[in-house]
This record gives sequence, structure tokens and C-alpha cells, in this order.
Amino acid sequence: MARPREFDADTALERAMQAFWARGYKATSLDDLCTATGLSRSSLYSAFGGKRALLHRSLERYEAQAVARVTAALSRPLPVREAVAGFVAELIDRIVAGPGRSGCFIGNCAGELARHDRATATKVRQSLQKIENIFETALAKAQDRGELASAADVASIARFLVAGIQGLRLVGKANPDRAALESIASMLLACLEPKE
Amino acid sequence: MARPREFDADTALERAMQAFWARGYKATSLDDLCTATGLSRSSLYSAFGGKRALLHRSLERYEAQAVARVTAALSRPLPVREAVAGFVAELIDRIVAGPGRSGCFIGNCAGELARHDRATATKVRQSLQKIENIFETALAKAQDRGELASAADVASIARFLVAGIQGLRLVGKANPDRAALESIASMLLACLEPKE
DNA sequence: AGTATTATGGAACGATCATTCTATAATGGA
DNA sequence: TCCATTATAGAATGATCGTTCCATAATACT
Repeated sequence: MARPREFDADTALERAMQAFWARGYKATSLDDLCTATGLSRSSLYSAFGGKRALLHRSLERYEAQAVARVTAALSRPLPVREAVAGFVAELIDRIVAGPGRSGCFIGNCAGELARHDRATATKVRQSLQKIENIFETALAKAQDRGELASAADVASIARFLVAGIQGLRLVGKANPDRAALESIASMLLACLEPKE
Repeated sequence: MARPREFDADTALERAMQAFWARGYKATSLDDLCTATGLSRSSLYSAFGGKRALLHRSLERYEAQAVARVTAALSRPLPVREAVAGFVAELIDRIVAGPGRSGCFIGNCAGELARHDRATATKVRQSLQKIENIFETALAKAQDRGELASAADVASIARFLVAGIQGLRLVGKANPDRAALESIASMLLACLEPKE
């Protein structure tokens, strides 16, 4: 019994997320968001509530996609070291090609906002934790398969990989050089090698 | 033959840098900078030329300080592994205590600006390179002392340490948890262990 | 002492910011 | 078909942005 929406909220959110991801929170204006989504200010506000709320919805959306991507990458029928290596290699491809130079949206929010925005910091922390948990689960399975030493601390390795990937992506923003990034990646993956 | 400055340009720049470091570029307004430095807009503009120029001066200042800090930490009469470990341990102390939660100013600029600001990206890349070179030099000396395998690629290790430290500091912004950060640090330092 | 020159404080500027408001359009149910 | 309800476009709002300008203050040199 009312006028129906003319837009799809899901694709609008996706486009808003892309805008925040590419430019950052403060650098993305409401005009930018309206242009990106094709919505008017009224529609944006009634559907999402404001810029900050839209950022949080964007973070949730990104987290879901990131969880899916990591899960997919680590579910491949490969030794975990090769699965992780493939995941990182794709990241590097995207950094070198250009689109990956926006970095990780979660990491971007951590860098720009975590210090002075408790709510966003909490969301960032939780998102990183979820991704870390996916790594940990995959590593534990690999450990069961005998790919990792039974003494290996899979939780610590997972945490290390998440931090290392953040570092890789951050450095890649300023220096999208394939050789440099692959060198970093290969040393990062050493944590999955059995000690000789 | 004219009116002299009432302020010290060096301390003004230091305070401006602190403001940019703590809040980021876009989030630091000219009012913030005037408050932080104690200068009027006129003085700021005549002395530094504008917000963006002030950022670049701040980056240069931070780079010099960072170079000095890293050089000092790696010049201690210790095995390089312990020197690096001490450096990272102090970073973690500052993150956990609070002040270190601003992260690395260079990394912050990389995250916020590198993608859309070529000049800043170049400065960031050069600064990271300089710091990387300090690590590499220290590692090469340690290699000469026999602390590292003669086959070790000190340039790659240096690059890896810089990226890893950026990741550590970024993750520390959202999750300033000592145990987690120390776990990451200890795995990072594994690249300096002789393989068994 | 007078003057040229630079520094300073703060007002003024236009642009842009996020948000709210208003008028109009479009629907489903009566 | 008319009404209650929600959606939309875009104007309006006040705050704040970075920058410029101007009047005044303070010095060094003649």
C-alpha cells in the first residue's frame, strides 16, 4: 500500500562499498555515493540511514565476500601451502594489474578509522578474527593430513598470515612491483614449510 | 630588515606531523593544524605553503626520525635477531600502551593516499625503501659475522621485515592485544633463524 | 626617526560537507 | 477512483573545508 522501491538495495550497497573501498571513508562524499549508487540523497538516507551506517553495512558486506573468497581458496583440493600460495598469488596479480591497489577494505578501515572510532574498530577486529579463523580451520585440517608438524601452532600461523597479508597489500599500494611482492609472499609462506 | 618569526619552524612542523600522524590527512583540518602548532593560518601558509605541502614536509620529517630510530635499534651491539626483536618489542609496547596505535605514519599515508595521489605514493615508496635499506645493511653485516646463512637473501629478508612490521602495526590498530602481537612478532622473526 | 619588509591575527571567501526538508510521484487497498 | 503510505528528486541548511586577503605589528637598515 505504498510506492515501491525503484532500486535494488543489494546492488546499491555493493556500489557504495566499492566507492568506500576505492577512496576511503572521509574522501567519499555523499555526492560520490549518490553517483556510485545512482540513488538520490533521500533514497540513500531512507534505505541506509546515513554515511556512517552505510560504511558499516559496506564493511559487513565486504566481510561476507572476503570470508567466501578465503573459504573458497582454502577449500581447493590442494596442500594448504599451495592453496594459500594461490590465494596470495591472485592478490599480487590484482595489485600489479591495478584493481588490487585499493588494498583490503577491512585493513583500509583499520588504518583510517580504528584509532578514533571504537565501533568501526570493533567491526574491523571481528572481521579480521573471522578470516583468521578460516585460516586456522584450514591449517588444522592440513595438520591432521600431516602437512604441518603436529607441534605447529595453527592459531599463531593463521594470525601471522592475516597480518602478513595486510602488510603485503599495504606495501603493494605504494609499490605495486611484482618481484618485490612475490619475494614478500614467498617468505610469508615459509611459515608453512616443514623445518628441515 | 623585516619582522622576525615568532615561532620555531621546526617545532611547528613536528607538531603538524604529530597531528597528521594521529588523525590522518583528510581528517586533520587547518583549524586542527593551527591549534596543534599554535600558528595562525597566515603563518602556516607563509611558512609551509598549504596543507598538502605541510603533509609532505611532515612525511620527510617522519622519515628522518624513522631512519634514525631504525638505525639506532640495529646499531646496538647485539646479534641482529635480538636487535630486530628489541625494536619490534618496543613497537608492541607502544601499541599496547596506546600511543603506538597511530601506526606508522608512512604506512598511514600509503593506506589513505597512495592510490589516488601519485606524488605522495612516490614519497611513501622512497621512505619505505630507505628503511628497507637500513635493514638490509644491518643484515648484511650480521651475515658477515656469521649470524645468517651465507646463502640467505638479505635484501629479501629486509623487504619482508618492512612489510611484516607494517602488517603488525596495522593489525595492532584494531586489536592492540599484546599476546596476539607478540605471537605475530615471533613468527616474523623466524626469518632470521638459521634453519635447523 | 623614518621606511621598507616581513610576520601576524583574524576576517572573508567560495566550495563542499553531511543532513534535513519539501514537494511531487507512484503504488496497494478501500 | 480516491486515499493512505512510501519513494523520489532536488532544494535548502548550517557547518566546516582550504585558501586568500587585509589591516596591523614588529623588526633592520638608512
